[in-house]
Amino acid sequence: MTPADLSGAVLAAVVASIDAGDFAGTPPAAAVVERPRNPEHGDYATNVALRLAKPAARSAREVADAIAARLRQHPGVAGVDVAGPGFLNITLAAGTLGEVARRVVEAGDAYGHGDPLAGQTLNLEFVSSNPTGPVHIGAVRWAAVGDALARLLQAAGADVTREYYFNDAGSQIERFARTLREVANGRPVPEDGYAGAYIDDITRSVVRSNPDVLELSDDEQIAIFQRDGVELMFAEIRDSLAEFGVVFDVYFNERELHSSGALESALKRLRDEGHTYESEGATWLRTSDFGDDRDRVLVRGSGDWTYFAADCAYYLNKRERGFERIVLMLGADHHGYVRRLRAVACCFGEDPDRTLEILIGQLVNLVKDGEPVRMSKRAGNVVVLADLVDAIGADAARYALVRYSVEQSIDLDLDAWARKTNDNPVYYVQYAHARLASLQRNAADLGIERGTDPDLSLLADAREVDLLAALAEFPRIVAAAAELRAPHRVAHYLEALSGTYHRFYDACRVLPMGDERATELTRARLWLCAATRVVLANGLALLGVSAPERM
RNA sequence: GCCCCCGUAGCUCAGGGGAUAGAGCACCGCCCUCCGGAGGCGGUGGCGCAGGUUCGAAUCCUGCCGGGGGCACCA
Repeated sequence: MTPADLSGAVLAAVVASIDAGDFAGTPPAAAVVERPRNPEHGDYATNVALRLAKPAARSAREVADAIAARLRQHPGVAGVDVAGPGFLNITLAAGTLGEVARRVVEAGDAYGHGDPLAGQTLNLEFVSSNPTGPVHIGAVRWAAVGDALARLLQAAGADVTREYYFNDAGSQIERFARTLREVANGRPVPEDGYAGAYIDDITRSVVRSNPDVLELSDDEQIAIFQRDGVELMFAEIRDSLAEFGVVFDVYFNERELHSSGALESALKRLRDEGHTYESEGATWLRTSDFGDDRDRVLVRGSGDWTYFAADCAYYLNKRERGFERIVLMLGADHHGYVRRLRAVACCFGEDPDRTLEILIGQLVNLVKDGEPVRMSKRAGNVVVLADLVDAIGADAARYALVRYSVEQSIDLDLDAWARKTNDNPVYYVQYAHARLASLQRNAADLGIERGTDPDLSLLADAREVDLLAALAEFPRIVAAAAELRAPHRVAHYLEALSGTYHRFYDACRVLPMGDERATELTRARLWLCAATRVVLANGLALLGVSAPERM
């Protein structure tokens, strides 16, 4: 019996009670059983009676008594107590949870995956860093979280596309190109230009592949620096993300919106719907009709499109590509976008609650030697993705960025995350996995196999039951993390699971000592260890962190 | 002024309306005859304040206080 089976049994007892007229009501869609904190409250507890009491106009304890009487008949259930305001505390027969180990091992890589979000087509856009510089630390948080979220949503059965919006049009690109040209000509970086060592590298590289570039006219130079500089920058961004383990399905060029006429057709549609107006020589979108605090310019007085106009066209483009749900991940400094983008969806006649989801992530500060690492884009000492990976490694970087709720602004202590000790959570989890891998090697050396027909009912020690119960929680953790867009829940689960495993391992000897022989219990425990390893590996995989065999 | 996020143990953070609010670190005291001590066991210690909704609130609502971020015909 697994917790899911137990949940089904509770529901069946509820239905039977209602059918028999014990109390009136309609059964819930599912009966949630949870592991109570306090072991005196049984192996599992449920609050169904508390929820059914009010509509039934009965006391919760009466309802609970009726359900308990039926649930006690269920095989595998050793006892049911009604406690507190009306909780049902369920004690399982010894060894019933052992079955979990088999299900986990047999499911393997697929364990934890399910289909609660099956049929949903999602477009996840994240990072979308401008090709005017390397990926900076703020965007790195989304690289880690966005990719983990994509993995989680896929594990929950959704159809996910990872997308990177590549701003290769607009004034920031011109400033970038002008910076390169000035530097190439030995002149200082313009007032509104870009600084940083990477500018020199890119400039040299462009000049190397275009030896005659400095002989051309200013405008021709700009064109070359823009084309090749952006190309090089883009390659660097893509490479550094790939090294971080983040690969996008679609790199979408803003330029495409301009060249395809998407901007014009989006504007036409907005105009036809009556949401635009002309004022002070510019074309505006009346976003304030839909909750924005002011209207927004689509076409400037100069006749140029705004970035916002491209946003509108891009939204439409994604919808036209068949995505039911558009998920955007933005830094807290862009939270002002939420209202205007929701308004855009409204202007197109859509319901943003259904089609658009904007996740806001708070800022990341780096701490080194107890001091905040100050960053300045102007001074060019911005900490970039590659620096972070160099400092603490890709695994620690990804784990550190994904371990905290995105609603929390975080201070990343580079020294702590570089440490290879147990105050570094990523090592704590990876160590547990490596220890299990080592155990399996040792078992193989001893010629012990876990076999195909273990007696898993032998797994009845309190530590074994704790571990089995923890393993059984994993699918629920994955589903919840996906639905709540909260990958950090997986990290916290893995840390707790590692602790539960270490406690089991400390209390329960797995391999035979000295010249003892392997027993049925040895084999059952090897199944439990194999299952634990599967869950640790699957959980780390969802976060994009490696599960090492040795450390 | 308006908007968003946060306020939980000395520190960093969990906690989808449920029972006695958890973890790691730090601190104190323990555990190595054998599976990885990167481990385990025990102890100290907390929901910013005030109302409200509820059988039940750290969680939902309102106000206040404190911290961070944002309010362009920039991107």
